[in-house]
Amino acid sequence: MLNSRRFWYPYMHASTTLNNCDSCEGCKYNCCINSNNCGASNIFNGLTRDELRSIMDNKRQIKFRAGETITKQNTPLTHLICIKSGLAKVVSEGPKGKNLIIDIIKDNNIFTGGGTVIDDTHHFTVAAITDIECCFIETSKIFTFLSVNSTFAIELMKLYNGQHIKMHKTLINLIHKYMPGRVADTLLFLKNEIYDSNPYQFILTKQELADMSGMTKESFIRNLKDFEDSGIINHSRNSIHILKEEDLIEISRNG
Amino acid sequence: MLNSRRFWYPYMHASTTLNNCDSCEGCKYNCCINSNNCGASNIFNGLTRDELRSIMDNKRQIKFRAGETITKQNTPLTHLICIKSGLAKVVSEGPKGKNLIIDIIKDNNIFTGGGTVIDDTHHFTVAAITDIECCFIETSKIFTFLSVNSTFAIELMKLYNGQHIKMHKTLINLIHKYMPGRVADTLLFLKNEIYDSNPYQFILTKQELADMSGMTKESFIRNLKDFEDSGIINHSRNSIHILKEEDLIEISRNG
DNA sequence: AATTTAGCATTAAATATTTCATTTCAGAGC
DNA sequence: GCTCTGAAATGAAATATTTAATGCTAAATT
Repeated sequence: MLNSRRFWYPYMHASTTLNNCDSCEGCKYNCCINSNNCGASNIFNGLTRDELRSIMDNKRQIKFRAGETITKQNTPLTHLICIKSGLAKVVSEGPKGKNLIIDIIKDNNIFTGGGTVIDDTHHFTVAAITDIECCFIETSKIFTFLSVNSTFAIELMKLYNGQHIKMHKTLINLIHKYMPGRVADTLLFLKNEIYDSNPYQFILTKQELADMSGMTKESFIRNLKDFEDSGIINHSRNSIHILKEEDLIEISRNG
Repeated sequence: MLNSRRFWYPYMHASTTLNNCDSCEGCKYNCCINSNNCGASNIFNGLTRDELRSIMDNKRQIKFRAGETITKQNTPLTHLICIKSGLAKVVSEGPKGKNLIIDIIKDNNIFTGGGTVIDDTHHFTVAAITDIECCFIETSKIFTFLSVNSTFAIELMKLYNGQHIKMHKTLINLIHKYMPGRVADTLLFLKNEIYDSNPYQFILTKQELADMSGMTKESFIRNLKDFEDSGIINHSRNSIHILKEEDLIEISRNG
């Protein structure tokens, strides 16, 4: 499932027309600097010019094809990942092959893995949804700056804290709400956080939308149909149009 | 529910025989210093003697009666809380009065509220299960040291990181597993993390155990009975004896 | 153009979980 | 000792959710 290739989606072809960052000096140095996460300011702002250069000189730029696994759950965590372009999913793989998509990472976001400071372990699998261009930055490199640069330490703490709150909100939503509320959450999340338009075309499969909502794809589709029957949304194979956003928000709120 | 008083439990009478820390100089300065969380080293270790004194001089020692609310979800977060003695529950209050107990805090543990650095908001309600003696430490005080003391910043980051992993593990368990697995998790958590003995007597109500396991009390009791019928545990009104721990761990693992 | 394939949609049956109603029980207060 | 009360235990019914089975559709391959 995670390894399925989906080369036929228009969006994917678009994303393969990326500049090759290796060839451009300015781009090479700046791509991570534009990263931000969860509304927190960029962690690299706290670094001195020399520290920044040291990190940028050391980072590796890597491309992934849609469907590829970027990091695998339970493997050692050695690098932070800056997503420069494309879309990735953060997946918690359960015991019985049950996947839960915790988060979708857009371009200009940083993925840190969760237990960076404590246990150096990836608690999630990250997989490319579209083709991806990203940078790998050594955590050991990052940590050498922590003890000499408090501003940077605080920025990093903010980043972690923001990720923590975000993930926590997601998980609490999943636990507290019944299916319609969870589906509403997913639809609103895609509109507001990922595609920022209405209607929006999505590249995710219905299985993935279901994995984001903590249910089977059948259940997800059934709820989607119920929303359509109630005139709250229109949907086709790969697009969603939210017609009565107020109602959807209300459903999300009531769980 | 959260405000129910339970004065009749023996454990509670025991916990009311605390030393009054206000009267003892050594105790006044040291109670938080012994705190540790999630296996991380104590955050106060990173402070200089003067910094530590400054925090300790400023902290407030407060007692709560069993059942009292210590902090309320969605209120402004201004203080860290060091639990000195007693047991508290960290509750996420859902929309329809559905409570989920995220964690149980023992003595010598620190509660930070989650969004400390970012949004200064309590994301949980913390309520006293037994009588509690704790210290309130201003977060603003803490943060003044962050920018001048990197060691302290790293220690604090470790604390947050540890809490993050712990909570994340809890929530993932709740989402990925069916009821028997979740009940098994709760029973093992109480044995290993809270009471550290087998059999153990617990002060929590069955409703609270159910809230820890993300299900109704009826479902929890029914699962408990199933375990008893299978000879995996013995249980009475307020004690649990795990007979076949291997089996319980297996149930927990398979979800 | 025909074939293949992966994902989509829908249904019925099976299972998991909650809700509701009722009874039992143990400790608190008199 | 008796009564009262809130929690614990239990069973039946209602609901939520998953599983399994099937046909459909659109895009990719040949």
